[in-house]
Amino acid sequence: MPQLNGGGGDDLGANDEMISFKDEGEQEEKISENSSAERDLADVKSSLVNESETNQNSSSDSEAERRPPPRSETFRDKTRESLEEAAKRQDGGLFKSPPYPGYPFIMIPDLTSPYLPNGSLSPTARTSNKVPVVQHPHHVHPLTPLITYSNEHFTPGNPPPHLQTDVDPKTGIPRPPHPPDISPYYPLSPGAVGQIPHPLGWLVPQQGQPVYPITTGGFRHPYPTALTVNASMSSLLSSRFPPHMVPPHHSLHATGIPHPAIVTSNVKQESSHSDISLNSSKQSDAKKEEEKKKQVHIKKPLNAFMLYMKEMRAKVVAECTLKESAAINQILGRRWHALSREEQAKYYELARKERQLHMQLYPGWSARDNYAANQQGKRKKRKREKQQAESNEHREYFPNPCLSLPPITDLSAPKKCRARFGLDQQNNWCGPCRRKKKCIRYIQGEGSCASPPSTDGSLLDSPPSSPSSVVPSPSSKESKPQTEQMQPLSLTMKPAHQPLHHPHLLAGPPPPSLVQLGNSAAARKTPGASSHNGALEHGDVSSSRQPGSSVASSMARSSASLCHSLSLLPNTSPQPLSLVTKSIE
DNA sequence: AGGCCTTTGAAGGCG
DNA sequence: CGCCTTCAAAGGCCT
Repeated sequence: MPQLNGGGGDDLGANDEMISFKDEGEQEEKISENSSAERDLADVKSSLVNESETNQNSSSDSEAERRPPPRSETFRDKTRESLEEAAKRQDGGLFKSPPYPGYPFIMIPDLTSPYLPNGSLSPTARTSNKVPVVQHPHHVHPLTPLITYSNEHFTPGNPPPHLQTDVDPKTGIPRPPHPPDISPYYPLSPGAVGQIPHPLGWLVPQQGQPVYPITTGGFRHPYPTALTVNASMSSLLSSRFPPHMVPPHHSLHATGIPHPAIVTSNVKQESSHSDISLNSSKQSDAKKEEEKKKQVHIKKPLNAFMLYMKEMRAKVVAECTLKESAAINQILGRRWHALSREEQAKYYELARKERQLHMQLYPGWSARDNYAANQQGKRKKRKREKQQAESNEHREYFPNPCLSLPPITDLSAPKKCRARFGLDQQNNWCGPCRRKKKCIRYIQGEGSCASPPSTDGSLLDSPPSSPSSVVPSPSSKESKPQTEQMQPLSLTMKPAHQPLHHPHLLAGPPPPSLVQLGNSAAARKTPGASSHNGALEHGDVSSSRQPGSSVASSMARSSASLCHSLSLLPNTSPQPLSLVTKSIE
């Protein structure tokens, strides 16, 4: 790859991307050069990792509110600045200010919000997916969609099983199942966790809708044991499920709010049933439930990016009028990289908490469970293996700088110890992290995350947004506060990276994302076809999974969306379309 | 009807 | 222990 060795700054742009597992060896070589940049990213993420549970107690709210990012611009390269600016303009202010003061720690659902009940607030609400919902007329937190954890659970069309009775069969309007006295918060357990208002939306009973449908059956592990159910929920469950399927009262969460992650394959069907059907065929239902309970699986907690996507998708849809998730995700992916680290930190932290909560709710759960379940049910098969291989090849062989796009996917952001200490300090990593396994420190969550003795500053301090709140474990972040200031910030390595690697692009090349977008839609249609030229292939580079060629029809489609998307993309130049068309042709 | 696409991040399995 | 794979969300598109 023609990479300009512009020095540290240059690499900065790509650091996070370069961290991909695959290239780790190389990375290490470059670490010295890139260490600063990598640290930036790592920093952001590390801050999240570092956050100890103490955080939970801290009033992050206030912190979040005053999240004025006094980030040091000095660390950014100009490219990045321009990108961000463009992003801001394009975003329509997405990045300007946190629309959600107090987020992410306080997520008090606006029970009065008309949006919550039907999930219309959710950008992706299927029932109204055509309507670009924008936002928070009622001060609803933009992340509110996140709160739903899964739209599925909140859309009238497919409420969680346990909500059946909560949905008016006729109107489809969900009715708050939980008594008003129930705390909006989701005290996980009598323990420390329960004391913390969970930042995750799904913890909060929105409109009384439990986000995590409790499907009592089907768990390989008694996940629900972590939950406690209130009387109403208990009765609800009892009514819906045979006694044996209903978790012991004590086992349910006090709020009775099931974790949204629990999903049954028949959610929609159940929603259609409603309580009415319950009366007629409880036994038959029970049998069905039993059968289906096997299909139930607990979803993985959303990672930072997923949370971000959930939040921003609606905006992107509204702005771009794009509906294809693939295209939207591309935009979001780029935006994600364009986010300031403070902003990303929010999501990382949110994701971290979500994972924590998830772990607490489902102690025995493992992502592997879903995998296995899918394997059995042959839920779906992915072709990534092949695609990845192809994409890799393309990277190698189609390095056309002019058309090449900045590799988006290649970066694997540092995680856990990796994020905290960076590759150059693997000695400080916990064993599992060294093996790219689950971070022990992180899992332990608490002070165990204490930052290593290293003073290199690899660990960046917490995002300004929540310095105090975010810094749960003094040891972790505080240990290396200086780093942040000393290290160049490069969360958005990609934008910076791209120009650096391909200077000529600066002149006005189509933003990679543009090309990607154009190709992506089209490419899909002719997955088998190989790109006509390196440009296309290279576009794939950014998204390793994108096939190269495109069809005219698809092009037309994609072009429309592309036009919209262009405005969103940073460094957008007026010419991207030509490139797209070119590739297509 | 179901899978694919697309993104990043997390995690587990395999060699 | 590095690499690979899958899954998480989402909605239009394709077979």
